[in-house]
Amino acid sequence: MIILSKLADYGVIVAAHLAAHPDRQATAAAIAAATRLPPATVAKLLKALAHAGLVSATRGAAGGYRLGRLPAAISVAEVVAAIAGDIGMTQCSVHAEDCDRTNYCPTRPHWAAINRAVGAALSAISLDDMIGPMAFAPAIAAFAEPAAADSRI
Amino acid sequence: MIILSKLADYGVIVAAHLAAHPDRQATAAAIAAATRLPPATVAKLLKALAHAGLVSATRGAAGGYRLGRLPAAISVAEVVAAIAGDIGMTQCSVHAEDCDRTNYCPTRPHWAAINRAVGAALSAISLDDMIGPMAFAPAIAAFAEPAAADSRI
DNA sequence: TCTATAGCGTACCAATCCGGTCCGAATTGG
DNA sequence: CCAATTCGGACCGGATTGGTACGCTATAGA
Repeated sequence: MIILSKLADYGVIVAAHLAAHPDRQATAAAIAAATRLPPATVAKLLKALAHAGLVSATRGAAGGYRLGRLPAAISVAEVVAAIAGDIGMTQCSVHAEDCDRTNYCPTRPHWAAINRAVGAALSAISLDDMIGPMAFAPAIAAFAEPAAADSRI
Repeated sequence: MIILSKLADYGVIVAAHLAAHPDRQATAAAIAAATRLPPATVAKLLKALAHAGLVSATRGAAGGYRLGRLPAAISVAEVVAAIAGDIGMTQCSVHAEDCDRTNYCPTRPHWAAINRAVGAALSAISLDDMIGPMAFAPAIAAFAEPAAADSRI
């Protein structure tokens, strides 16, 4: 199973690229060239990010995109949410209303807890963290080591 | 964004149901009735779980399914992987070979770390945990609280 | 003022995946 | 040995997603 959709993945790459060059204003085409992603798709992603207020766009000649905030102030969770919608492990985590088994399903509350954990993890990682060397929010690092456990991740 | 596919979600519900009645042998139809899930879908899920060796099936009259191991020895990660394939945040986490930008993409190694974290979390949760009251592997609990952060999870 | 540039919005096509159905194989009980 | 039951595998339609194209609007510079 792939957790992030391709689009969300690309979105983070694009946002990270902008974060790496906070001074410059970049056009969609330039970003596409730099990241080797399809130009049309990059344009679409930037629209979504602009819609969410994460990047600001200026139109016209010499226009382009730039980050709306400092790279350290934008979390990966926000970027993903801007493109793929709200984050939730299960259907009922996001749209609880169209789950008709909330009453007797014993797994619900547990999923909710897992949701919070994953969400907190993604929220704790900023774009700054994504472009630098491995120096995460301690949370992730601490979380990653203990249970190597089974299952091929 | 919904992280688990509906199928994977249902799979965990089915597995949890089996875990709740480890003594009995249950037919696909019986499980479907108990969980209020579509019978055809439950049958399909059980096939996948059987294929992965998580449940053992006996055919013929008086046949049915039963867990292959003790509920405490089966992790949620395994159930999900059996149905939805290997777990990975991004495409390249699972199929690194068809990502042609491994060299210059700065986000790769970070995703790998996040992968390990999420994978470890799901691997630390057993079916036993999913059917009982909230008493998780400490990891999750500790991980869930610190950063309430932003973003609607 | 005119033209080139660049983002904005929408609509559209293609591919994949999800969810479900159907029929065949195995096993048990009479 | 037959028939009922239950799993096993192949197949199919529909929905969601990924990706593209086109017309419109806004800005900068000649």
